[in-house]
Amino acid sequence: MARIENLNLSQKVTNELGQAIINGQYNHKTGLPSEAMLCEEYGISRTAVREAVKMLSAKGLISSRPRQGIIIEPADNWNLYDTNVLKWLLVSSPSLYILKEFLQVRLAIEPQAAALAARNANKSAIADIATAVENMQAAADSSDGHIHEADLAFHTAILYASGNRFFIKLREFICTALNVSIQHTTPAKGNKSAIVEEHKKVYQAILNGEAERARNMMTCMIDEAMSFIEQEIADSEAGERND
Amino acid sequence: MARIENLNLSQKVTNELGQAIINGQYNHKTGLPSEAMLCEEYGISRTAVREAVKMLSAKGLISSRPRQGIIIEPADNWNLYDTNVLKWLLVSSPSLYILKEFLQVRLAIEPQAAALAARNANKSAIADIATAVENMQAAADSSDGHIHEADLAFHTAILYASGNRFFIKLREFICTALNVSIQHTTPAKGNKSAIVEEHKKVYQAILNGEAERARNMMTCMIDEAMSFIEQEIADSEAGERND
DNA sequence: ATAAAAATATTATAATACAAATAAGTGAAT
DNA sequence: ATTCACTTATTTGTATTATAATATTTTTAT
Repeated sequence: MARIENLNLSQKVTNELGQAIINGQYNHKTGLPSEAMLCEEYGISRTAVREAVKMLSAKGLISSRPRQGIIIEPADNWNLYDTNVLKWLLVSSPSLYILKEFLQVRLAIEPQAAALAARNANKSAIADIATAVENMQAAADSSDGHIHEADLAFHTAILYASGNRFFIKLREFICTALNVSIQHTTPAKGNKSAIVEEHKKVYQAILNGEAERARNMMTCMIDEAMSFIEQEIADSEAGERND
Repeated sequence: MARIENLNLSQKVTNELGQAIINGQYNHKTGLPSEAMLCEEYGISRTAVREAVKMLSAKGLISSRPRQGIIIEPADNWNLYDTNVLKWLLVSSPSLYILKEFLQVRLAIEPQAAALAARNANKSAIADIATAVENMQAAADSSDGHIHEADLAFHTAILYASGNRFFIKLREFICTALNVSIQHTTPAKGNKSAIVEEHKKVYQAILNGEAERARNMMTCMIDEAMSFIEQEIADSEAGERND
């Protein structure tokens, strides 16, 4: 949806309502105000309101029927793999727990993608992975290195190299997960080159067509992040008990 | 979106256009006809057309800007995890290859979900898995048994038992995959009880809290389906060469 | 030939009107 | 008193028209 300023009216309303719904401001019992009331509330035409309603229902957040009004769908029906829905969810509850759930998904997907990449990847896809690794190395070597960007590119490139459309489609999801986790796992500077080494191992395995090794290396990498998060969760829970 | 007959006008148009886009009837170069032309084409008001356009753009298929018209987004941006998009994709290209891609995702997700279920599942979630297994058994014992439904319930219950929202959300995806695969893998009747046994093993592992075993059993089950599909693909490719 | 200005096509937003669906209330028949 | 049919009111669904905003194309002026 691009930058917020560039959004048109119905998109802005979609954002606000979507956020409010996921915040729990409106729930299954209350439903949403009627179209007429939303018009008043936002001071806009029914056209704009309806278009927002349609977009939200396309994302599984709501549904609407005559005389019944606008209903909030149960959370199970929300399209969590929609970028916007994901953002709204993260803004609402930016907790360590959701980060753990993210990592569980990554732990399922990425090793499998790496294995597929080792078996199927064409040269151009492998070249993209190589480039990402090189950029990571360069960032690690320079003092002002922002390794993050290249890291994202690395994981994205592997999803592409898997050749599986459903994996490829998860790139936004993975990127979101990485962007959130970066806030929690700012690693000590000394670690940087160790991180690059790990990524290189995955790359090497893919290059050599060693599917199982690629899978294992990737599992290892993500599992480290997981153990880091679990430690943080343990710490924060211990802290809460001391309040 | 419920039954087709129950859909309102804008939803029907959404379906038709979505299907057409994914069919490749409109591509990135051509774009979509202007709103005005779509009105004529379908003989409906601009209101309805615009609402359809909004829903499709919410699913990542298109975007629209003044004077520029309606643009088809590159396929990478389509929300493949949206139920409708998935349906449109399957109708367009119901091939063995997509079934294989489905299975690759299941092979990533479900073993992980089973492992999590073994660690985290509460009693009610485990009871749901047990019920599903019992129903499978009953269906296998009776001659007119339709085991399929209970099979779906089993896999869904495990996703729920994982406690991970992102896994739970994949239930539609998994169900779709299973529904498609059932058309290809109608098993010999003698196999039924063997299949139930495999499912029971997964259940037992979860019940006992044996995460690794649950993961392995699930991997095994899905991998069997995969080998079946790969065989079919090999056969069909051999057949094509003989034409 | 280039830059500025005007015309043009298309979506964006608003306002209004009526149709369709459905939940809730009303009243009659049993 | 209960049930059934009927009426009513409310809310979304669809259509129409008008105007604004935006970006492309054409024209005009220098």
